[in-house]
Amino acid sequence: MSTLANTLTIGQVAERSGVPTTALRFYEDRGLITSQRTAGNQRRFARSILRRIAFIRSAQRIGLSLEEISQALATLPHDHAPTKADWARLSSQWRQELDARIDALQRLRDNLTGCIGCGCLSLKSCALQNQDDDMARFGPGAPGLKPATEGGR
Amino acid sequence: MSTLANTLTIGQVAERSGVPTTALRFYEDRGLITSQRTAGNQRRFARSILRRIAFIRSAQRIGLSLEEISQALATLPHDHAPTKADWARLSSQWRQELDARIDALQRLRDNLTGCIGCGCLSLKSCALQNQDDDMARFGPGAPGLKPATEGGR
DNA sequence: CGCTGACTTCGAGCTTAGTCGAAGTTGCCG
DNA sequence: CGGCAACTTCGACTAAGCTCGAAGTCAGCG
Repeated sequence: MSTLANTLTIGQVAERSGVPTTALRFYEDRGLITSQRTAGNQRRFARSILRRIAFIRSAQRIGLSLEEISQALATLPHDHAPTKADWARLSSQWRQELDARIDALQRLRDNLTGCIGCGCLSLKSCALQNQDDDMARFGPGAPGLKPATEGGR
Repeated sequence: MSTLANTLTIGQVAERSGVPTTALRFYEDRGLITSQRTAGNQRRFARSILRRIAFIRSAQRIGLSLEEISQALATLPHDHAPTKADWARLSSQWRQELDARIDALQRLRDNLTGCIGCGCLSLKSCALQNQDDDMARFGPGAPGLKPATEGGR
């Protein structure tokens, strides 16, 4: 209110976080971040937004969807700025996610190794063909993967 | 039924492969599979298409895009039906792909473990924030990739 | 005051891997 | 020959995660 000196414009946040303004507005739209408005309707962000954005980008890197990230963020306390412990709690869950994913990939690889030997790739008998369970999330229909980082602009 | 007894309609291929006709047409559109046409313009597939489709689906499960699969398929011989060895050659490349991916995930996990401890998640210093290299491909980064056409500045 | 650049909203577009529906044609069985 | 299932093409639609452009507004400097 009185002193907005301690807040950041969207451009400043973009510069400091490396996340384009378009993406920041998109995140706000999706409820991942919030902002105040000036009298002139411009966004002003608290500095703590930077850590939040760092969390979001890291979580994306882990492979979570914005939806999932959004849910994780919702468990943060609303009555005070998140502490280190809060962030640590959230990110420790990523570990399990990662472990599971590594596991699934390893199983896939082991099956594949067998398949290369037998040269099967048969629709009926190949183990690779019948692994819908685990890999469904990471297999076909996977998000178009792309080095979206920087670079593009 | 004419002398095309040894070929399959799209419906038969769909049934045997478990891949919907819509997807099969889509694959043909993308050049992943090919077919002959009857006098009445209907598709007829050689039986060898089944193995090719099996390859495609397996490759997708591994996590390759249709584009990548298409490139792999292009290295198959055109002058004769692919042999077991041909398929084995291609699928052995998946192993390396998988190994690399597992590796990257493990590195990410290890970094994360450190980060949880330090509670950093800082934009500047956190290792998680600066892993654009490998993981960019596997995170659900933005498929908002730019059309190669314009050269976005 | 007036310029400029950073900001605002909104809607359209992009990619991947398809799916679905409409409208029309073929193939095959009795 | 009649009829119906299976085929044909084509365009629209989905979901995620943005980007871009248009048209207009605001902030701050000289």
